[in-house]
Amino acid sequence: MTPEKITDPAPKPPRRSRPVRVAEAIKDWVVEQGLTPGDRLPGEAELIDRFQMSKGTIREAMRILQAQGLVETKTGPGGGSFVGKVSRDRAHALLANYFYFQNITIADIYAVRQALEPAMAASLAGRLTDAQLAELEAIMEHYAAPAKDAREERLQHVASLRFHARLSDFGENALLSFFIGFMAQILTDLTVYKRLYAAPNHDLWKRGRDHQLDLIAALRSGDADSARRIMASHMEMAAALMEDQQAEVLKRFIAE
Amino acid sequence: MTPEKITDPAPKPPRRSRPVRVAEAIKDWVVEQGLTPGDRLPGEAELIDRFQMSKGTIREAMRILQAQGLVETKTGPGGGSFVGKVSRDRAHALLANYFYFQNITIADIYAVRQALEPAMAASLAGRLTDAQLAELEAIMEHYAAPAKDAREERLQHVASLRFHARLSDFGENALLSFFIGFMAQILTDLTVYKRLYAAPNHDLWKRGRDHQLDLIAALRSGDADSARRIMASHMEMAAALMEDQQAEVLKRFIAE
DNA sequence: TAAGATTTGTTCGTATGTATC
DNA sequence: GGATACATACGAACAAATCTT
Repeated sequence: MTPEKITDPAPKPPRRSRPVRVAEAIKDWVVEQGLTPGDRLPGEAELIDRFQMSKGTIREAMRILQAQGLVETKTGPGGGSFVGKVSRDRAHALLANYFYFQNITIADIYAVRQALEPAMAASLAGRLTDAQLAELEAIMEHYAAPAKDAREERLQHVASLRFHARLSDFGENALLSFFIGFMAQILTDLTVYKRLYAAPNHDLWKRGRDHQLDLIAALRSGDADSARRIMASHMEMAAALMEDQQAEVLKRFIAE
Repeated sequence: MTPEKITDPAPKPPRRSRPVRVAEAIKDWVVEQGLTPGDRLPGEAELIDRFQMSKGTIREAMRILQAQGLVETKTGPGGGSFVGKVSRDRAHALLANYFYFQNITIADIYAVRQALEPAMAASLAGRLTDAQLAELEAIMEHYAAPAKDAREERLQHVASLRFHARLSDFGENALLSFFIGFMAQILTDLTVYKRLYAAPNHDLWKRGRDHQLDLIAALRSGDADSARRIMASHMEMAAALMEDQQAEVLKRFIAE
């Protein structure tokens, strides 16, 4: 006989601890005041006075905000707490913590890359400056010659991943750029820590590099369809290469 | 003449505070021990003893891990700290904090959706159970009839976003599912808080609903190409609809 | 229901470290 | 180098939550 459907049963009001509540209050206050990165927050003493809580509680609240990258603190005169822009690296790390408990395979990552990167390439055709194109070519210098051993192979692969992340930076879509950069970061970590990509392969090196050279040419000339097609081929090749690697799951925390 | 390029100059060793170092040590220890969600962590007293630091310092360290969703604590006998699986909601919130400082437009979101959702639909064709298809149809019941006012229009739009998020859950790619779910969450928040989608439009309602009906049919019959095409049309329509909305930027912290 | 045990949560006073002037 | 202003850290006591008996 309930007159309305229960949309939010809220079975338990979880009674958060004081530091958590203080942290939320400060967060809300920052938004309300429209503060931006670099702006000062009240000092410990004032917060103690304003919230009528002990120093320890206030400090725990600040730690919570610090851990989320929302505030930074400095000691000394002129020091204090400041609104902090959440860095991309920190966002990567926090998100990686989530995926630590999920079962992500390399195939999963490449399924997403195959969908995102061709679209990104197409959207950038004819929109890059000479300086940006030159930067991409500079990155490619790191694999101008085929790798001679496993270590060099890994370094080249990392550089190649940086090529993709950098390219996505040149667009104006911060969401797209973050997603692509996040995947590149995961693959980089796997390459470095898990010692993936051990075996140099001259044929694959050449085909991958040619792809990127063609891609730069298409981007420079403004040929969006070609850029999309080339990137799609590139991703397809990389994905196929990955199938040889075991379906390794992500199993590590990313350092803060 | 440098023999090797400097890859990690590390210009400043930033001397992290003690609680941060303790938090990192505990994190590393958890990984090292291979602990999984639900496993017990040492109690405050033992940590104080093991790290030889004060209670306050240990507590701040735990707050840092709590803020990242990595541990949960309970009071009372049998209480203590436990390894906590980072929830999707928390990951959403932490990531949203990052984008709070970026300039994300609705067009950006739709550019990514247009790339991801058709691929997701194609990958799921013929792979859904009857129960899953029924669940999608149940969601569609929320917009079986056209909306009569702005409020109802928003509720329908939220339900429609849930359709997409739920669909992505049915796949096995947790990365893809997270990205799609994250975007759906942002659009939901915008709809609810920013009062987007105010004007009911019978024509758009019908076209969107027909898309989803066709999509379900294609998913049921296992026609991947059709599923991809239909989802692409659906996204294209939604993106065009969005161009009428102002390029609203995300401006709020998501509640913890 | 009530009492006791256990564990985290909170406070306060004091002392130390660090960066600026 | 000394004074100042700020966060950082410690320790002991007390409060609150929750499980067991």
